[in-house]
Amino acid sequence: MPMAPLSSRCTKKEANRGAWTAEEDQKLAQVIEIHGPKRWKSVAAKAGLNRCGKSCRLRWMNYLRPNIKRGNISDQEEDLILRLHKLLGNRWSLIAGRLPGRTDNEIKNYWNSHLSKKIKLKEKQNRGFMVQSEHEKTNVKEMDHIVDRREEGTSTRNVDSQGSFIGDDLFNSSSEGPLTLEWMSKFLEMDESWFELLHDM
DNA sequence: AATTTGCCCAACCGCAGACTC
DNA sequence: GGAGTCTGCGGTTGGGCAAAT
Repeated sequence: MPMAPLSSRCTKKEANRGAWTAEEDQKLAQVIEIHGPKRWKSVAAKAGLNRCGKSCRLRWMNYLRPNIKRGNISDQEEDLILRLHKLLGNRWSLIAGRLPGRTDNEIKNYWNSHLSKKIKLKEKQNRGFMVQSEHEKTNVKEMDHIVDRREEGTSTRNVDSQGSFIGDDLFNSSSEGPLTLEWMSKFLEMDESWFELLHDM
């Protein structure tokens, strides 16, 4: 196995690991307030933290950043996560970009601990009850095919496919203003017309 | 009361693209 | 253009806690 680039590992000897202390948080926040959330290696050094830059970035992004929403995921948010995941697959950062105040890590954790189980359960139930006409079956197959094509594009980054088009262009939070949960929910209600549209392409 | 089990979530790891020199 | 470094992402791990035994 090839060695990872130096920057991807916290190689500093005796670097602090594990949970952050309140004091470390404070130091990090102070430095970021002055210098901004960039050049994480130097942020770590300036803050006098015995942490690698990567660790500082993660702490900032997932915990210290302003406007982080803490606490339970609402039903509306959950519904949005489900819909977005259906469209985007495991592209947590894109999904998080549409949920104000939520982090990719939080959504990923929520998905893994709650929603993936819910979905498996639902699938099991559906398998028991679903009796479809041939016509309906064909439609489902077609939909699956389209979703697969999207997800192929989402499984690797920077793939020039429809999936990537949808994920990167339509859901790129950096290229748009903030959207409300209501707006996203309404947008996603257009799922079916989306599928039809894509299928015709 | 002590131990085991299962869950949640913060943090770490490795990879890949972007950036810099 | 290429090597080295930085940044961001998704997958995974492990510590802490509560519930169950």
